[in-house]
Amino acid sequence: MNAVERLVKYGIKPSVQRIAIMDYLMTHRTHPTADEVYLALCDSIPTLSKTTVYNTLKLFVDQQAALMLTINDKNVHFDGDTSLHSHFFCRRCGRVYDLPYSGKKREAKELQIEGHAVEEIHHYYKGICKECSEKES
Amino acid sequence: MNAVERLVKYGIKPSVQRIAIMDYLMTHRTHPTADEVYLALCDSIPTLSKTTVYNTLKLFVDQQAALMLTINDKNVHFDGDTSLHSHFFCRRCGRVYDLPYSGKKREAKELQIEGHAVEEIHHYYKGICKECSEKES
DNA sequence: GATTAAAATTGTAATCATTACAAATGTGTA
DNA sequence: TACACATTTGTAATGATTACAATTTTAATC
Repeated sequence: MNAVERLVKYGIKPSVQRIAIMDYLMTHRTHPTADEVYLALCDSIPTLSKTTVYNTLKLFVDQQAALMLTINDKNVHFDGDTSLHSHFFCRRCGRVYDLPYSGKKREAKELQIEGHAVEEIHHYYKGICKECSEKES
Repeated sequence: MNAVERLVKYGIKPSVQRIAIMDYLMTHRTHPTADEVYLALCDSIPTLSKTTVYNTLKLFVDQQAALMLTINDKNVHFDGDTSLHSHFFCRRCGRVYDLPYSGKKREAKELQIEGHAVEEIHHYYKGICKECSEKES
């Protein structure tokens, strides 16, 4: 599935900017921040505004075409992969890694927990990533 | 265990401000923001500075005497309960609820995952809480 | 193709949680 | 008391994000 198809699938009208941002999310599995998306695209779309990037990413999240990761208190990360999975956040380099989901599958499927209506499930680890650990020694 | 004992346990020298903030965290299981802690205490400690609240909460987190919850992109919440448990964040009222931990116990105990050194585990749900759901109907 | 209303994008100026920093105060010890 | 160090305070930045109004684009209709 390409970026346009994915936009349409989630009820988002494609535009040059939206296609570029969705394509970036789909081809870069780095969980970028809004700023990183902007910096990556502003060369190929010179008129691109940072506001558009913020608005567009918010639109994707609202339409459930992307996930907003509040894994870091400094800035928000975005994930084009909306399937259920876990993350690892390295507090040294700031990178976000994908991991298979490590919650219980049963709970993952429940829409209610103790009477609360569940819309999203987030599971992540924090620490020092493999690469940073190895660099140290 | 009272606030002073808990501070000492985590290697934090007690002071009027630190005791008050730790006591607030221990007696109010509401996962307050720094601002909420400040507002709650500035009457009883009129000289209290917001900077002190931020610094002190950061100190608690660094010493692992409290948890920093980045469950919400607007502001950070703090939790005086550092035992392994999950949270539910209501996107309507902004409240944070405690839930029993719903990850796998085995993974919870592992210090390494795919080569990454794990220091913290976070698991939370987002949605509409029971109270807000009932208010609607 | 021209017209036009709605949707999307843009740039600039706020907002506001958080942090930096330097001055002031408090604490413990000789 | 005097001194060194830790803690607290107030003010001024910082910086990610948002508000908003102006501009541009899109798509439908004539």
